[in-house]
Amino acid sequence: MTRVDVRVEALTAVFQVRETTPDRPELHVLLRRTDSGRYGLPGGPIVENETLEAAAGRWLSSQAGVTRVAHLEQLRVFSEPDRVPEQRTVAATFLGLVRSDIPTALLGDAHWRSVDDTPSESLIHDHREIIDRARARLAGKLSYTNIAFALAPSQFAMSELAEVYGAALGYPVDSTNLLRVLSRRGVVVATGTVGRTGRAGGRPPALYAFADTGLRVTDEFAALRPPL
Amino acid sequence: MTRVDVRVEALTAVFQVRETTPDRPELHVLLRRTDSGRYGLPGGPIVENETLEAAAGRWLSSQAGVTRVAHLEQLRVFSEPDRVPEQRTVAATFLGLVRSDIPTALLGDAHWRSVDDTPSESLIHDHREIIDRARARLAGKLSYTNIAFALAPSQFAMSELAEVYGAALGYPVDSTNLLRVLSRRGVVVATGTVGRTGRAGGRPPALYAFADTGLRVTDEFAALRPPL
DNA sequence: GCAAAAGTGTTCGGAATACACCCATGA
DNA sequence: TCATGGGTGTATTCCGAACACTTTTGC
Repeated sequence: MTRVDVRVEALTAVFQVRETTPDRPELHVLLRRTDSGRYGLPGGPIVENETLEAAAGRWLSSQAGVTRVAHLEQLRVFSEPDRVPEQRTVAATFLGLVRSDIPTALLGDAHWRSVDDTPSESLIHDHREIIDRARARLAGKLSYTNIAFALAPSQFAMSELAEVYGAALGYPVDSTNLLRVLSRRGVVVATGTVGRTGRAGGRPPALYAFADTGLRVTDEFAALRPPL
Repeated sequence: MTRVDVRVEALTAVFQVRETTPDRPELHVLLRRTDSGRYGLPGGPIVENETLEAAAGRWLSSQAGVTRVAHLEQLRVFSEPDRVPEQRTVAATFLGLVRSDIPTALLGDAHWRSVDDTPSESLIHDHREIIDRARARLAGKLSYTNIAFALAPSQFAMSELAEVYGAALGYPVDSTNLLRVLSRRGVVVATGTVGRTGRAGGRPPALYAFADTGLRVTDEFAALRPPL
């Protein structure tokens, strides 16, 4: 029962919706190659006088060159004594989101990888579980918050936004109903401007934007609502 | 930028719905008197080879004598460098729930206090914020999970359960609709037994129980449901 | 029988999905 | 003018809240 010297590190699963080859965009996660040859999330120990959030941002910047994170939130702490064999390490894990219109010039061994085809065996420690939890958190919050502001570009056609939602959730989302849901809740507003029609022709889309630039809960209680 | 010796502690906001004076039960939180004369949540540093969850439970037992916690979940980590003046302390905070039919023989300076009349000034550090977050988490999960299994007694009349929900949420809940909502979702089931009528007369109530003894998400997506 | 509490049925409104149909553009 | 995609309108369905009414007990 002696006090222990614990290493405290921040680990972040950063997501961005990125165009892959031809058709639909996919949700990608930021990974870096480790000394072992396998892949891991960016992160590392905290230093004096910084919060865990600051440490998460610092490691993202220094290891991957990613600085423009639109949203960062805590997931949970992993404290199993043997989660990292070498030394007792407590990891505070984060979900980070980067807007799809932000170009990322990645450093060295960092790269984006589609979440859906990242095999578990190629990931170190419990990083697969962290990625899964991050995605589950994101999927949940897409339903009852405006968290998509941190994934979508600053202006967008509703069909683009529906693709962003689809990539994050893993199933198709109808842009017609998405507009209605998000409009009623005051999450998105029309900018008044109009986009360009695609190469295949078609009516030019109206452009929308998110009303807020920070996380806001838009539908707190699905059931058991307080009386008026 | 030197590595720091960080103290890692677990802090737990334990809630129980308790009968106060006459009428409605209220949500209470477990506090202990500190050396400073003010009050704080139970908790303390982790030791070797234990997880944060284990540490939370150990401190609850040793400081307050509370061992029968039906549900324990992480809230978030507080890592502001100056949150505790004396030494750099990172706190992992937890929400703990004790069923209302569990008698608690508290140790020493531990006691239950109604959440609603615990003045902020009487609490140390950021413990008020921790309690508030714990309650917000509880309120949210009452709507979309079966988390009330950890607050309610093992068998109950629906009117009792409605009082438990009311105490936790802070507003009255109609037992009629509560039964419908929880039945459809398979959260509660009828036991077939019947309770005793109250001292004021009235029809004896059917008794119900929770179907599960662990947390289960019952209504994951309010909006943006996946297609069939 | 009367009061009190539990349980049942009904109505209402809101919200989300699905889908048909109309609109605007480029080639 | 036709194909292509965006936008609008409508029907359906489901779910939760409110509330009236019925049932079952104790006194």
